[in-house]
Amino acid sequence: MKITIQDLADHLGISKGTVSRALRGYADVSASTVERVQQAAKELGYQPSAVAQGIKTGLARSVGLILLPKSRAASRPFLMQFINGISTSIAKHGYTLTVATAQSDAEMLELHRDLFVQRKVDGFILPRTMHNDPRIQILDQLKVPLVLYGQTENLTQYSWFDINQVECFRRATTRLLDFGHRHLAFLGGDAPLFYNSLRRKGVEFSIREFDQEEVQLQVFENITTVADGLECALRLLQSSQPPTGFLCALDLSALGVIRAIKQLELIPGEHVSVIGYEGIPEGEFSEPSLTTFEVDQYEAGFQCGVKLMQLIHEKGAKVTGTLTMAALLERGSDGPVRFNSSELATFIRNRKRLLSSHEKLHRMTEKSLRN
Amino acid sequence: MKITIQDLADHLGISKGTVSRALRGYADVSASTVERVQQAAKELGYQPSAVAQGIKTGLARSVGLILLPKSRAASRPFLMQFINGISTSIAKHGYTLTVATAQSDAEMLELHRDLFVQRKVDGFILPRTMHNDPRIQILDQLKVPLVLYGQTENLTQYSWFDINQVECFRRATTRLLDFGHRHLAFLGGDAPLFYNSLRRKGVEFSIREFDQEEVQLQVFENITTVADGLECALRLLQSSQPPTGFLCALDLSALGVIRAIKQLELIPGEHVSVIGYEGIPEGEFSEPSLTTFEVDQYEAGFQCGVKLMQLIHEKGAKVTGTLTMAALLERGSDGPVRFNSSELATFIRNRKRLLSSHEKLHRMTEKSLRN
DNA sequence: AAATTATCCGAAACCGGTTTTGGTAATTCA
DNA sequence: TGAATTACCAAAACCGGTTTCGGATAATTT
Repeated sequence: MKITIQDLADHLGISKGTVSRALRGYADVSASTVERVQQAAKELGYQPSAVAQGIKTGLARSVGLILLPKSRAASRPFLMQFINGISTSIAKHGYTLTVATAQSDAEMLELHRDLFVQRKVDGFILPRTMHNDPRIQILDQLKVPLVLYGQTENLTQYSWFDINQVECFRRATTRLLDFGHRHLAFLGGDAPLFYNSLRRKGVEFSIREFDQEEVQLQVFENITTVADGLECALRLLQSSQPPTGFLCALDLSALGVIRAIKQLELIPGEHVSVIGYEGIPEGEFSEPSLTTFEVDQYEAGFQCGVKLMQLIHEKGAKVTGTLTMAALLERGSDGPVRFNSSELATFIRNRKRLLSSHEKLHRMTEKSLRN
Repeated sequence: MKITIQDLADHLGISKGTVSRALRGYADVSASTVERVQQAAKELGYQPSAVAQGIKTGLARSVGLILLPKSRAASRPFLMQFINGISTSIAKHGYTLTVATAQSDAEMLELHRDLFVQRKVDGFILPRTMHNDPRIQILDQLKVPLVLYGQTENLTQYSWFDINQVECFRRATTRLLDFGHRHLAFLGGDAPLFYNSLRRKGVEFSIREFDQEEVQLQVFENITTVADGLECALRLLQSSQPPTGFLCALDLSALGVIRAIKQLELIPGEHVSVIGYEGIPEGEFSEPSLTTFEVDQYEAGFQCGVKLMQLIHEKGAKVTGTLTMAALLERGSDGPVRFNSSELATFIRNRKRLLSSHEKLHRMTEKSLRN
């Protein structure tokens, strides 16, 4: 049933060594023989066993991507396109993607080591880089080729790809400042992850460029879900000095903020502005739609794959870092400031007081329409 | 650097065959030797190369999952948990998951064949089964172990796992009928996929059980996105005989229907009922939240993995099929009928006529509140 | 025409494991 | 006590490829 190189050699009446050399493109095989071998291989449907090849070459022709599904909320949206990008770029080299999931941080580290030691993968792509990422420390000892999706400390030693998130958040912040907002809140994401400090840095850069004295900034961390964003924004907006502009490290939390704004009967994009980051599909369907930075996750995966292939195949290949921009999607959740912070606070207080009468009026309207 | 079985044998002063037999648990190795070998393996950090093992055993210790990212909308939400489930169950057998992506149907078929012929995977999990699924036809010839996630024709020949979608949609439909709805619409998903006919069948079963004559059912297909659902529902609701209940094969289209209902200034769950299927996270945050069936994708992946491991490891293992239920999440998007179809049509027409005056009134309300 | 060089291919070693075979020493049985 | 097992392990074959080595033949050069 299964056809081996020996079968092919017997069929052609030549040695298996010659068949192998013909297929691998060695110079010491005549053109006519190469032709015959290729022809026969196609006819008989021969394809060398990757397993058998790997034993001599030492390569598994696979790259690893290990996920921690407990951090589901944050990794879900970006995953599919990222995987697609990796897979597409490494497929050109006959590589496949090995995806494994770990249930804990410790298991994740073990998995990285084991998968490489067992030669199931030739290298790793590490998404969601952390401060002093422990994965890097383990893999470094084993001299495993790796590419970071994201940045971290000692960046000159590794290949990496990332979006210029500092610049994205600098632009987002400057945009709100230009809109006239002076009371801002930054809702950060997972604190241990490196991206978080970068996004925050962008906000702070922008404010420093502008006029530090004039601007009020409140900073929060670990706001990673819609629920987190909702809760945080509700609290802030009902405080005595509510922010009029929200900069959210994650679209999910931005959607929560929008929800909070609406819950207080305010209009997102008019009374309060919100900008997110990532470009998840939900943002497009939110009301109003979410102003955010659209990250090309396919491209990110693709570039990570390319870099890893270089590291694995080109001996003496130098590590490289790449920084690209994400596109700002100017949608409906932000706009010129309408109230300053104090006015907004008053407005919200009055709103609340008048809520019952408003509802009464609304019900009357409803009734009159129905008849 | 890299330690092989020969290194370990030399270190212990025994033959590599004995080391291998000791680690594989053969009976003809003394307990003391087994102990010594295991101890030394742990100390030296020896782990056998999966590649080298594979050449003799013929197994790659990996299962394949090939995705078609162009069908992104439908496959995105379920993916992560599904992968996690597969990965977790096969990890018990030392297996990993090889994920590849194809850009076209043709490429997808090739990939299935090639990955198996090259022995990069020992079997496949096939999600999103189609009518007369071409993947099955190809893999069947090569006698590839495979497990379907979903059903198809000639089901006794393969192992498969699925949710009882017929029953889900029977229940959903009966629920709407019990609520008093008599004009229903079924918005089907991807027509070539097998699930679509199952979900439709469930709707039809329920109606037949009830009283065929009394119920009006409109059926549509290929409504797979929010935009599709929005457009379809807008059209239907503005027709002369609008459905008062929508049964949606996919949560995404159900979210679109909700959007359409709101766009017509109607209240989802009161004026018009909507039930979805799948349990995507967006449904929880929709306003109102979406009544739907929550599919446990982790469990689905886990069971598919278990079945595939059986097929690969237990010689003469019989194929098995498993059908489970999804839980109905009773949320806010459905409820007792308020208007029948004709009344609803009239109501929508009047709404539209009065919309301008309503808006005027609303603006007045706003203004009075602001002052 | 002889010597040299290219061309091409078969044979064999090798990769890192697994599995079979066979032999020796220690036990058990008659 | 001698024969038959049993327990244990070394050696070798094997898996399906790749790569090295060396030899035969053909083509070139001197």
